[in-house]
Amino acid sequence: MATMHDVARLARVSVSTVSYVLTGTRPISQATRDKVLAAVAELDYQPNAMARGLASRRSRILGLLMPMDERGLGATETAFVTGAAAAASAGGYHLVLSPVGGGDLDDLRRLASQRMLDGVVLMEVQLADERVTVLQEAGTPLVLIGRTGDTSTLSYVDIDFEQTVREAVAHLVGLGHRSIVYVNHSAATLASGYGPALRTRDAFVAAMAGHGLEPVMIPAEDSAAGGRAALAAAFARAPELTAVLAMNETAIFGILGELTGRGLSVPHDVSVVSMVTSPQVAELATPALTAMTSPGSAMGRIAIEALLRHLDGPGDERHQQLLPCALEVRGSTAVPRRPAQDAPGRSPTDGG
Amino acid sequence: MATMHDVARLARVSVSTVSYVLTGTRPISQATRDKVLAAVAELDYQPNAMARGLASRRSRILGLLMPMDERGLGATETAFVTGAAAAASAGGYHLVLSPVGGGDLDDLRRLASQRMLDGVVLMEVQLADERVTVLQEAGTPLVLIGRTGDTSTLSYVDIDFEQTVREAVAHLVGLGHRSIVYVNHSAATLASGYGPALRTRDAFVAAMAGHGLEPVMIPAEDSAAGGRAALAAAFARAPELTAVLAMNETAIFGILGELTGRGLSVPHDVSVVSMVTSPQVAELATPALTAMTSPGSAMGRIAIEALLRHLDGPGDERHQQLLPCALEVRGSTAVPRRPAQDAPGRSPTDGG
DNA sequence: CTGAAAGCGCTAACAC
DNA sequence: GTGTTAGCGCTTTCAG
Repeated sequence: MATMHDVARLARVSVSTVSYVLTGTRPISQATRDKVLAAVAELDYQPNAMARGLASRRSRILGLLMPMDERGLGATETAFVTGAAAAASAGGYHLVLSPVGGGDLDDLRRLASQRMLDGVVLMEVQLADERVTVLQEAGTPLVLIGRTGDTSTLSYVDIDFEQTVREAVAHLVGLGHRSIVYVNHSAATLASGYGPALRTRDAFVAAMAGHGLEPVMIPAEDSAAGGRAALAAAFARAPELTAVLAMNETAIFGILGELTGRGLSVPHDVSVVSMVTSPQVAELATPALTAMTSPGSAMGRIAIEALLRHLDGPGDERHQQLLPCALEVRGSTAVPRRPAQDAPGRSPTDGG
Repeated sequence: MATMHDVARLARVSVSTVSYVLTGTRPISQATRDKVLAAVAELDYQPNAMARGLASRRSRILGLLMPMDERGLGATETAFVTGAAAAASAGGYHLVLSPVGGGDLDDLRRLASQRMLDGVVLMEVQLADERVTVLQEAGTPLVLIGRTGDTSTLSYVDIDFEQTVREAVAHLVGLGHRSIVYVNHSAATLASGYGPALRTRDAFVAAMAGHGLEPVMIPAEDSAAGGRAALAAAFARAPELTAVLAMNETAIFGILGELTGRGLSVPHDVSVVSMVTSPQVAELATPALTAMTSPGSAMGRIAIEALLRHLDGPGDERHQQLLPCALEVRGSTAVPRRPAQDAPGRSPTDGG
């Protein structure tokens, strides 16, 4: 394994000159630059990451802290990771994915204190997230995916849940649906302060109110069984429902299963829209799901770019940005077959 | 940020003593050890990873190279990652997940040459995998998940596809199924030399032959549509089929959808077994799928432990191990309703 | 525009 | 059982 010394000797220059050519931190004449690069190529020289990191106090490693629960990483998160990795690579950084679960806060503290990470992107941020505290104490530059309760001081990228819900509701209302049920995450998740669940809940209430409609909301466990139970609850609460808006990517399969089990057809009896969903998952269902597609890879890229700006710049500027999901209409939404139920017996389709 | 120097001064010992206490590389009296540890605690000292790495020529970082394609990480892979991370952590190593796709071989070469990784676990190994070559050239210790074509020289952990298929077939045959169709990955995937697809194919032929049955095999694209198409093809080839064994976790939802679409009930008309599947995915379907559950977290742990042994030991010993998937019976398999078709009109259930 | 040399914070001989 | 010290391979002053 060639060192910088070898390169310097071969090029007949000093080690510092080699270093300056490689890092570009000071002007070098074209002639010596060529000599050095030729030597680098000849020896197939690769700078030693540890030595570079020690001397420069920069590891050129960025951490992406993602929750690795039993559920696995959905296509949405994967797109996110891919976008982030590409952006990091473009900036000359490595991106390491750290599967730190909720429990190992000490592990995170160690990682941060060991100066192994120049900066960190935090996924699945809770409204009150201890990881943020730990990292701030360690002085690690930070960008969030999602938002904590107090959004004022930190940089973040998040989904624009308000607009996303508004669009989804508008799509359904535009098709003629009047009784729309919102299936959220579980009550426990809501109670734990999971931002997306809370924000979409509020947004749904607001969006429905904007159309003069009654918002019906049902929590669901993150499982197919949870989805089935939620749908049963939904029919109990709103027998006339013609559309389901589901925030719960896991429960959606249970919802579809239960619908089929009741002899109801999707989309003709009941339309279904899945929130914050990747095309891959949407295509898994039969029929393919109309969904609000999350801006996965864009979010990853933007988060990393913001982080890199923090590392270079003075660090006092924050980057705060919201991105909406895009409506992609597939086979699970249609004009309701049953007449609108808010005025039973008098709906237009009833008179034809 | 305290350095080892600070600790040494506070404890009134030399830096090397601090180092030896921390690394345990040479005996230290209980008294000085206590002094040192007290100082470490008081200063909240954390060794600098870069400095340690440079001096010891060991980063204490292990890489887990996983393919990040559009599909995302299934629960199976996630379990794997979790098991690996736990094992690495237990050994005092960090585990970084590197989402190097198939394309960025240069990226991989750079990673390896920069001495940032002490060793690497490779997921989703192809029968001919260039990454193996690159890493071997860089002299990076290596453990594979899966096997290359030539299994002789490398350490690997893989699923015992032969036994897994045998068990799955035995389960179905035991229930009374005689016409079983195997839905594999796509023809393109098979042609590309994807080990699991090839090995399970051969194992299926062998297992069916062992029962005196005819193996019918259908390729399927990795999508719900692919699953639907495959099922249609299966009925065209074997109209009497009563069971489907599916290797394709993505297509399985299409298979179920098409079955339902044809008015066939699972499991009474057609039984379905999903191969190498996580409980989470199996529970997503309605009914929940009888599946061969992959030994995800065990494989991750075993792979890392083998890698750690390589790092410490002389390095000439290989670890080669196969783990079978476990049959978990859920709601998608049952005794066939239709009589066995290999002897039409003369089957036992027919005569009753 | 280039070189010499002093570290970065730690490990691991080498002394005693 | 403990201390001294020479590096690990690079970056970055400080000189010129």
